[in-house]
Amino acid sequence: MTAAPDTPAPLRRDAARNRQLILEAARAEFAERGLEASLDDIARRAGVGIGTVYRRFAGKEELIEALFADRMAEVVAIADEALANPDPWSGFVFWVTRLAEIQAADRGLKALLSSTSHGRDRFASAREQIAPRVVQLIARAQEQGRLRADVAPSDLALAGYMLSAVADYAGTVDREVWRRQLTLVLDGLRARRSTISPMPVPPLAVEQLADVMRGGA
Amino acid sequence: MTAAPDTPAPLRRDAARNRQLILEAARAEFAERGLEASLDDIARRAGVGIGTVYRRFAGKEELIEALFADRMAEVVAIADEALANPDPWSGFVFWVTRLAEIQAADRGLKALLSSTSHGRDRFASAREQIAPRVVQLIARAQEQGRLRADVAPSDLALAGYMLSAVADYAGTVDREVWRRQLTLVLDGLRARRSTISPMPVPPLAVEQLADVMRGGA
DNA sequence: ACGAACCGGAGGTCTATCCTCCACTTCATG
DNA sequence: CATGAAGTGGAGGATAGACCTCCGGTTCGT
Repeated sequence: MTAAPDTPAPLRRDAARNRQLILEAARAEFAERGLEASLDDIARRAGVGIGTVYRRFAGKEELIEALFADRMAEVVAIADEALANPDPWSGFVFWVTRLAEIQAADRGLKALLSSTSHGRDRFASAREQIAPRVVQLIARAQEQGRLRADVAPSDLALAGYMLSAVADYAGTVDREVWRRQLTLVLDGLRARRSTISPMPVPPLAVEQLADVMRGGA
Repeated sequence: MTAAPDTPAPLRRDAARNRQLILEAARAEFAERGLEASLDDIARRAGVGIGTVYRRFAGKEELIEALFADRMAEVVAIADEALANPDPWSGFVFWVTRLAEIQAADRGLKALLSSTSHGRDRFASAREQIAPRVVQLIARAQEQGRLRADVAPSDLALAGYMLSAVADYAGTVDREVWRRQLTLVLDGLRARRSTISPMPVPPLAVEQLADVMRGGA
């Protein structure tokens, strides 16, 4: 009677620790291998039995929701941060860059951001918050005259997707090469320019490219 | 004794027809769904039993080889055609565009071009022919001064991959949107420019983007 | 007409997933 | 410390999908 009406009984200490281990393992596994990472692998990585995972989370769906709720909020926050930048073009570049970084670092989050069919749309609201902010970011930068006038919001979504696709593809060999493609795309997005932006990282050597191709997909 | 030493006996007419049906179905299936399309599906699409497929081809591997040998040769030919263009920049643009077109139209070919792990490398030689031609295409366009000097061959490979990734992603909703991203990338690859290149196709509407995202991945 | 070639597709084998179940262990409390 | 509720691990059931084999029956070509 002292407890709040529906506070679930607190977890036993070992259970709480295991729950944490599971979340950490899941985060790592989803980041590396995407949302189709198996619960068995997650359990193994956490050093825990599969039964333990199912005792804590109804299923994969619930685990994903528990993990990614705040990550999606983080993306919304990044859009806000971009809009807070007084220089429209800088804000725009910040957004595109940060978004690509986030997706490059986490295949699971990438899937959640570019697909509607996971997580029963516990995440729909986050996506709905992001969209208008991106529209604004684009409009501002176009009014300023630095962003080419013929790009639509959907173009930016596709550009983000494509950058994270390279990150996935080459990520095992070089975690950062995708930044070169980003540089290319950003230079393509400028309304006009007389020079090129410097490349932030060295290119893949042919040898490394062969390694990437050995890696499948 | 009249036959050549190792000419395999000619196929019966029905068998020859079925072989053709299988090849056509396989081409379509691999193009739409990539190399992991199942032989069962291919058989069904060809209107033929699975047993018939296995009577003609030892397995998936052999089917892939039979299908894609000339397609890979075609890609080599495109590189040659690009090199034959007297204007280096035009040749370069031609190559990037045609390559993206080909990969956008055929997921199987895309996989073969960007991965080493399929087909036991019956295709290694084709890839080995392509590489030096691309190096040349890049070098020529850089010497001419129209292609930015800081792009490496591997950057182009990654750019091709990433364009075909958008094509895959959005292809079910709009077969041609990827051309907008191509325009962006090409404008980013120019050494300098004062204007933008016109977009070849209209952008995806927000509604359409939602459809794309509904489609998974 | 007749035998060789060919056919379909049921079903065997594998692999990989999600998830259940329960005998056993560990924790927290009186 | 004793006790029982909470927690644990992992074998294994259920399902799914892929590859491929086999063979009774059909069709072609001579």
